[in-house]
Amino acid sequence: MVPSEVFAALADPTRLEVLTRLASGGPATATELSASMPITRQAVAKHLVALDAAGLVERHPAGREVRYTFDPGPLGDLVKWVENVGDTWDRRLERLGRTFG
Amino acid sequence: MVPSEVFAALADPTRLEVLTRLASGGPATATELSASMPITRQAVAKHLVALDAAGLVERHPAGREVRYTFDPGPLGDLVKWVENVGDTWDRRLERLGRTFG
DNA sequence: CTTTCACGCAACTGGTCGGTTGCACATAAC
DNA sequence: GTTATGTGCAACCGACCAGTTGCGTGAAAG
Repeated sequence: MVPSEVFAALADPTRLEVLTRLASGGPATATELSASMPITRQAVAKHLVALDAAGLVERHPAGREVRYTFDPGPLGDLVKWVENVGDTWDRRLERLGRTFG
Repeated sequence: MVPSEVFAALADPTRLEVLTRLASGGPATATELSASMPITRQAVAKHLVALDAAGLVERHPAGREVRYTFDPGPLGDLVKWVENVGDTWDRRLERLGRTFG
């Protein structure tokens, strides 16, 4: 897996805000989201493209509007990666403890 | 907490590589790390500054060299944030299930 | 004391990114 | 059919970022 892509998708505060709004406030369109945010609809749309590319969001076209849904999948992969790094770190510490303890 | 800073620190593949090397290979200096990487020592040093600012790494100056250590702390905060988002999402789904189920 | 080596700082460059404006297109409403 | 509304696409701009080179400094080695 290449977690840096997901990390990059979550790195921008505005994009993180968009994602949390979808997660806590439910599905919404770019226009709806931009209405209560200090940026343009196109800016929100770009963020949604990035989130969609990272798999954190699902597109649901309906008529002339596109509704977006939060997808927690990649976040699970992220946690797995973090836990893996933590485990190798713990094993390092344990190995050092066995050598010098 | 502002997790976007930690996410930003992990967003770059090279910086992620530096961090995982410290986590799995143990403490090292910028010069040592750059020796087995396709970039300059200064580039590695910049990444270490960024990782230090995010709290993911500890500086240990010793004589004329500076040895860096992996610090898993912020990763724990990250997991907590992810689990929090996941929980609000689950509560949303459960609330919808109670309304329409 | 002289030399060597590790580091930090500063300047520069190419590329990417977040955001904007403007426009064209398609769908819905009247 | 005409008007209004929601999207997408393209161009542009300023800022930031990863990486480089060059130089100065300070500690260790000889």
